[in-house]
Amino acid sequence: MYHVNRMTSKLIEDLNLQQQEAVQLTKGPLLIIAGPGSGKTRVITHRIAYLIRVCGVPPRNIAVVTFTNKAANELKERLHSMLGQDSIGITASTFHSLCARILRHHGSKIGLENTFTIYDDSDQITTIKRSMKELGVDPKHIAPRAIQSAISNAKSQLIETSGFKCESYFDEVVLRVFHRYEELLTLGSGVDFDDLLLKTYSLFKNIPSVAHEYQDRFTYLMIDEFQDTNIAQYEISKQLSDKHHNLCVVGDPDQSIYSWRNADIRNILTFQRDNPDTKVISLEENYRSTQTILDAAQHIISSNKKRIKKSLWTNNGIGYPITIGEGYNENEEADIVLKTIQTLKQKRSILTGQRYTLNDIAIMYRVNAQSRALEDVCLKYSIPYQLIGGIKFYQRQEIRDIIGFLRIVLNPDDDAALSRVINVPARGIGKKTVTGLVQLSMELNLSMFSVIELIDHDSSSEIDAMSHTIKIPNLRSSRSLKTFVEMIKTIQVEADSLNLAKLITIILDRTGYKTYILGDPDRGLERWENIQEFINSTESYLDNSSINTLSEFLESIALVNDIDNLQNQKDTITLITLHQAKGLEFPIVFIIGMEEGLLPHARSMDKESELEEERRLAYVGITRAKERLYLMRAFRRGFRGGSEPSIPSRYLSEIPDNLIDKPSQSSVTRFASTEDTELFNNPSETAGSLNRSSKHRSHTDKHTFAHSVESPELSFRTGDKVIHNAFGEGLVINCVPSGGDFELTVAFKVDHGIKRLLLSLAPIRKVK
DNA sequence: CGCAAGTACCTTTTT
DNA sequence: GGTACTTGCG
Repeated sequence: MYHVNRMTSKLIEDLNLQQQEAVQLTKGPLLIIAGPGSGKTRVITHRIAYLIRVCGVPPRNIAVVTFTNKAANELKERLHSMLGQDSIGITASTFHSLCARILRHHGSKIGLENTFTIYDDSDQITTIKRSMKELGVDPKHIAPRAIQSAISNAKSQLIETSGFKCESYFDEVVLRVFHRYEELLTLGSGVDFDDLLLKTYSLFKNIPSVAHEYQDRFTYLMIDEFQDTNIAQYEISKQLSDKHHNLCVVGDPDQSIYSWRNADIRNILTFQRDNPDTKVISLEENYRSTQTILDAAQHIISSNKKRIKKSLWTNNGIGYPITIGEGYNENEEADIVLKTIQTLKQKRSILTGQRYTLNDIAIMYRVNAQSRALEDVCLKYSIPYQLIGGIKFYQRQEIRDIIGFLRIVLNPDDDAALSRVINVPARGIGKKTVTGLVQLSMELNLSMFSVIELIDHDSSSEIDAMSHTIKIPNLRSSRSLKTFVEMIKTIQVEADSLNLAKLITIILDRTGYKTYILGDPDRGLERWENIQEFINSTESYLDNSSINTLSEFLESIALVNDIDNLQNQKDTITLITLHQAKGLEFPIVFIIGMEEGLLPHARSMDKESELEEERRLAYVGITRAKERLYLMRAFRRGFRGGSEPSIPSRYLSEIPDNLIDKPSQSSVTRFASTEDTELFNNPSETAGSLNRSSKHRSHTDKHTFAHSVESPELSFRTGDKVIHNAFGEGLVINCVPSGGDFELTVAFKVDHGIKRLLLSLAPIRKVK
């Protein structure tokens, strides 16, 4: 008993009261509302430690489901350092990985091959396009993406074709495509992301013995980021906890940012309704951010009308004011960010007293495309960066091709993969042949691979007889097809006794892919290096050389995002989308593109609910910052090649003045009056948010932020109108000290663009 | 059939 | 600005 108490107190001594309660309430349904920076992960790890060390629960009976694999891995690491050997056996994974594993074991009971292929986003689109083509649905009339999203929406609510309700013409089209899409998936033993959940749900529902097995396996279940779960995930957690009812869900409605992926925030309410004995604990002390940052975040989020009020507080100091920065366009914006980073490198953290490192810094943005300007400038300033997301490694053509071959080796019926690589490199199987093949496969209800096999041993005339309307590939094409199938079969036979690296090497060789890649004089070498890197990534699968390894490997590729593989080793800044930043924290955060149309995004401006989700996204971004926060915007932003004026985000005006350090007065107005009268076409935001004076500036911190330089000896300031002897009229958009001199950045009218000038040398004078 | 050049549409966010 | 798909020629 003494031992237990001592263990207990050791585990919870450094937790606050709410956290302690959350750790110790192990039985029955528990809802933890965890504000940003409230020590949520600590609660989860300590709770698990408590279950194991104090309650004596065997590790293998505990499961935590997280939102990303990265979160799962971090959790595992932390548990390992806390519990050592005792952490082995704990399940920590995403819903999708967990379901994939369950289906590999038991999928056959609901008619799923255990070699099933997971179709990623682009495979889905390919398959949907194919379905549409077969059904004569014009992709110009109805976007494949729209259909995909409708299907996904249905599936994530556990609605299959049979239960799909049509309320419009569009729905009817969707349903027809949905039917064919499902047939094609079944034919190719493929499952999409939603199927992983849906099929696990039906497995549990239809085969109770399997459900019982997992109910007794995971007697304690925790779900993280519960606000971002969808109906299917909710129902699966219900199924899993239906026997022991020890289900703990952790989330924060204010950080719900995935409704577009069918996450349903109502799950939190449903959870309480379904489990009337739910205990609710709120974690409201923030350990992460300064008072200023937390205040700003709270002011923004409190503009949301549909919201359960909660008030976070912190014992942390006031810290620095939030800096609002403005650039002329996205390049200027990026330039200012990087310049600021260079000065920040000399500064010290409030918390640790240490110099900041690049790892302390993140630049966040709404859309991936925004990273481009940043990357350019990082290169220019030689600042190493880590780009999270964006063009993912596995999305590269050459990598996808090899994955395609691997998928066919594992599952030859995988039509999506087959179509991709059947003629790569060119082997005489052109568009016409493939079309014929697809038609045959439709007619015979066989996978493309099986059809080729048929052509192969029957003479082609027999198939002709079976389906005389179909044009049989000519002899030359048949030979090419046959050769291809034989090649795959040979590789398949060998695959069983090879490790992955060897298998890939053989594929590269036999398929002629190596020659094909290296034959490209422009990008050949680069692509070959990517392939080498890909081969290296199979290293951890070396020891086990069976076909199961291949299946595991492909699964991890399909489910594991790039973000999961990145290491924090090198000293680099982080470029990341706001969505991906969820759950992370950095001492210094820049959020760029604080503009109407970007944050909130133009596509989210029609509906109030979407504007509120965008606001939550801003909230998530801001609450990532521990010490310093910079909110950036540009006056003009590149858009599909061109460039358009933009106005400040409405969310900026929701931050009280006294928390903000602003760029010098009314630069926007001047900018607007000289160049972009269109800025005033939208009257609501401009005046309110940017022209407010900085009179409430209460912080004493000396900022070196480019736009905030206000030295008395400086005769030019941001926003000043100038005349240059050669370039004519322009506007000062930046002014920084530079070796006893000042460097002005001036935007001149149309022909001359942005110029950097040294004050002492430039033939320049102020106007008015 | 293969390749080069041209066009339409585009991405908001990701397991 | 870039890609994915189409067209047209050799």
